[in-house]
Order: sequence, then structure tokens, then C-alpha cells
Amino acid sequence: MMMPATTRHDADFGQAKPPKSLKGDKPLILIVEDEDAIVTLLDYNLRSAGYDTAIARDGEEAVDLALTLEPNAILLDWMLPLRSGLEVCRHLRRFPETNEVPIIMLTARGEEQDKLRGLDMGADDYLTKPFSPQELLARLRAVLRRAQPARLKEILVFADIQMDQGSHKVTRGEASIVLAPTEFRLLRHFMQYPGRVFSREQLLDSVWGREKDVEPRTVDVHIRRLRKALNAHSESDVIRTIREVGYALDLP
Amino acid sequence: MMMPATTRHDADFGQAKPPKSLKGDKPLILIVEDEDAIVTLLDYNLRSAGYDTAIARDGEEAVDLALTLEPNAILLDWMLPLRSGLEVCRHLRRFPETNEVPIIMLTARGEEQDKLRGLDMGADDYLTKPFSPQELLARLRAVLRRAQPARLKEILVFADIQMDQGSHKVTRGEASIVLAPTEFRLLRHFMQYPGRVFSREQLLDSVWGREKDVEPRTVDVHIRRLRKALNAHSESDVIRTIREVGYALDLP
DNA sequence: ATTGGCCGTAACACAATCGTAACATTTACG
DNA sequence: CGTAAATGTTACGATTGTGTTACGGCCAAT
Repeated sequence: MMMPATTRHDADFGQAKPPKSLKGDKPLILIVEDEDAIVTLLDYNLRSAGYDTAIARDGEEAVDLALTLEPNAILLDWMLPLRSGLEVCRHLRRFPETNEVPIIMLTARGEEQDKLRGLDMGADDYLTKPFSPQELLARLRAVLRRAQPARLKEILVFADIQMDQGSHKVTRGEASIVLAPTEFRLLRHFMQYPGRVFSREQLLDSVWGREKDVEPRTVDVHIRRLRKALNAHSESDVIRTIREVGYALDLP
Repeated sequence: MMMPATTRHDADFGQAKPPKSLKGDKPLILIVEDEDAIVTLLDYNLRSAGYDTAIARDGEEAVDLALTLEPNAILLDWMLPLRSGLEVCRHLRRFPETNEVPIIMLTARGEEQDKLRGLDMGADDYLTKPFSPQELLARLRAVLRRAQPARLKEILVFADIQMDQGSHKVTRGEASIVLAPTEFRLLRHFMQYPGRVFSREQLLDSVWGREKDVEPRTVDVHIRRLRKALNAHSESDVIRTIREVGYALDLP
């Protein structure tokens, strides 16, 4: 019934038509960072990889440029003059123009508390300095790849995984996946926010519900069960562990 | 293999009132798209999956064919010559003949804003290019499932089960099934929305009626009685239990 | 009034699922 | 290397949801 022979061509679709944005055909990345050395590094790497860049030196400017340019993604340093990264993040999430723009936090090592609060505030992912250019680009690609508000969709798709909420069926490739109730809700939550990192506490809130009182480590067990079910007939693991932070749905 | 752009060769579309059912056995999908590569891919996949297809290259033709053929669903590219997808969408919603036809938008990445407007304009779902054939077919099934209520049909069919609403007769395979009134209404409801999951509360609403005050667990007992009747002479159980959610009619 | 079918409910049986702790492995870092 | 912390993995008792049965009430036809 399925035609695997055609899947190869699908990759061409995206390029077939030029993006109709007025910004140009390259994705625009807004860099929010005050250290020159890091700005130079980011700018160089992003431009080499075919992105357009814009640079903001402090929080005020960041909010300003974000609203003006509507970039495709934002790299946001956590330690800023005038306005902390947390404030900028929260601020940006208030405007419809910037509410959906993915934000990647840049944090120094040892700011784990901030990571969690940042993810709470609506950041999508984070990079710990120092980071490699490959890692930077990988995270960026992942963050740009995600679909729009999948929240209300009846059929959720991520990579070769499909979830039909109408019939409550999950498939991966050709195989049908059987999930226990909690596993189903967990996967649904991940697929509603593909690529986004969630802490154990966040998952307990949104998947288990606020009234439940459950150990954070319980999440690990359910992640394990979900992985087992999803990987039963395939090789690649689509759930990424982010040490000290949580889990995310992501391509390997 | 490249198929030339074909339109429908059936000759039996009457202008008479009962529109959709008499059109033929296969659902007809109208493809509105100007790029050959994508047309070919869509056409091939849809036909392989058992649909009939018709093709329009621009907005004018789209409205024309939609009114003439009254397809069961429309795949509508957002970027078109002559008339934008938005216009076509709005236009089609003005005519009673095409007002109910589900529309799936095809958008390139970076047109997310348009998606929202499109959904406002009456599109039912959207596909972001690039998409997999599997996703295409899944979304198509979903909109057809929603928009094509078997509700009005005199004879409902699911797998080897047939229900004649007029004579109140139910058969499975060769065997005739005798059902109590509530079991009949329950099965009818499932067969009107095959594959869809219903919670106990939903079933109480739609099968028992809103005014009744009945325990949710009562549904279980009737499910049991229905299963017993349906499985009396056959092996496979067509009613699937979705733990913590409800029940659905489904192939094993 | 009596019968028989149908219905709703409660009670019990059973299996799936869940949460947790304990142990194993990996990772970060000196 | 070696240690500590975090995550992976496993097993098991407890809980919960569903399957199943039985029973009493209702109603229509006899």
C-alpha cells in the first residue's frame, strides 16, 4: 500500500519553491550576546553554514530587533547587560510575532538552575559554552526543523512516527506500536512540541498532572518503556537525553 | 513511472441531488498544484492507495473542476498562478456544492502565518512540504473520516459486518446477528464513525441521550453484550478497548 | 397477573499498568 | 584511574481499570 520508492523525492520538495518570506531565502538568526569573541565565532559559523545573522548586544536591543526582523531563530546568551536572558525570553514570549520563534539559550557551565528556569520560560534548547560549531549547527537545524503549533492537530507526525489521536493509534514506519496509557500521553506531549526539551518536573506537570505526587525518577522508567516500544522494530532512538536537564524528541 | 496528468474518465456524474455516493466506488481527490513534480508524486501515491484523482493547474481551473466533479477532498497548493490558495479556498466555501468538501492545504516551510489564515478561511488541515506519502494518506484518511459521515447511508458496512438501518438487520459474514435495541444503537454509532475512539461519556451522550443519567460502567456491560453477539460465530473481535479512554471499532 | 426480554447496577475476578527501590552503567571531572 | 553524580535497567508489590457475572426492576405482550 505504501510506496517507499517515492520517499527519496520528498526531500526535494522543500527546495522546490523559494520561501516566500521577505527576509530573503536564507534563514535569519538573531544573535544576542555581548562578548565580542563569541559573537565573532557565532557569526562566522552561521554565515559559513548559509544563514543570515543579526546581532544584538543587550536585552533592549534584542527585544527590539526580534520584533522588527522576526528572525527564524534566536541565540540568546544568558548573562546580559541591562536585561537578563530570562527577562528577554519571557518578554519575547508575550508577543505573537515572536511567540513561536525558537530560542536557544547560551549558558556557561554551572548554571544548571538557569537552564531549568530558561526552559520553563519558553526557551527551546540550550548550548553550554564552550560548544563546538557542529553542535551549534545541529541544535539550530533541529530547532528550525520543527513544525508549527502541532498542538491541536489530530494527526501528529515526527520523522517516521505517526500518532492518530482520533483512532488512538501509533505507527512507526510500517509497524504499529502498542503503548500503555502513560506512554501514549508522554509521546503525545513530545510530539506536540517536537525538539523541545522538558525537565522531569515539567513532564510530571503536563503528562501526569499537577495533582499527582510522583518521584521524578519515575519519568526515567516511562522514558525507558517508551523507547523500548518505539525501537522494537527500528534502530534509531528518537528520544534524546539531556543530562541534568531532561528529555526531548529529536532525530539522532 | 510518470503518468500524464489525467482527469476523470467516468461519465456517470449526474447533477442529481444525491451527490457523493453515486459518483463511483473510489473517493475522488482533486489535486490543485502547478508543479509537475509534485503533481506526479501526489497522483501516483493517491492512485496507488485506491483513490481517483483529478488535476487542476491553477485557481480558475480548480474552482471549475471542484464545482463540476464535486470531489470528496481537495489538496490545495498555497502558491498558485492566477489565484492564490487563499482565494480559491474562500471561493469554494461560498458554494453549497463545495462548502462541505474538506480541503488540505499544501504549504512550503516558512509559510506558517498563512497556515493560520488558511485554517481560518476554512481549510481543514495542512501539509508542510516536504511530506511523506504516509503523512499525506494519514491526513487524507482523517479528513475523509470526519467529513464523510456514513451517517446518511442506509446500509453501513465495516469489515464483514453489515447493518441495514431500514430493516434493522445486522449480519456478520453469513450469519445474522440479533441485537437488543441499545446494542443496535451502539453498533450503529460505531459504524457511523469507524475507527474513531469514544469515551464512555461520549457514548452515553450520543447513544443513550443527554437526558439519561446512567453510570459510565454501564457502557462496559453493553460493550460486552455487543461483543458477545458479534463474536458468536466468528473469532476476531472488532471492538478495541483503549484503556483509560474508551472503545473503538477496529480491525484486529 | 405472569412471562420474558431488556436494562442498569453492583460485586467480584483478573490482568495491565504503575510507581518505587535497588542495582548497573555511563558521564563528568579532577 | 578513581570518585561522585546522573541516568539506564530491572524486578516486584500495589493499584487501577476493565471483563464478567448475577440480580432486581421495568415494561410490553400474553
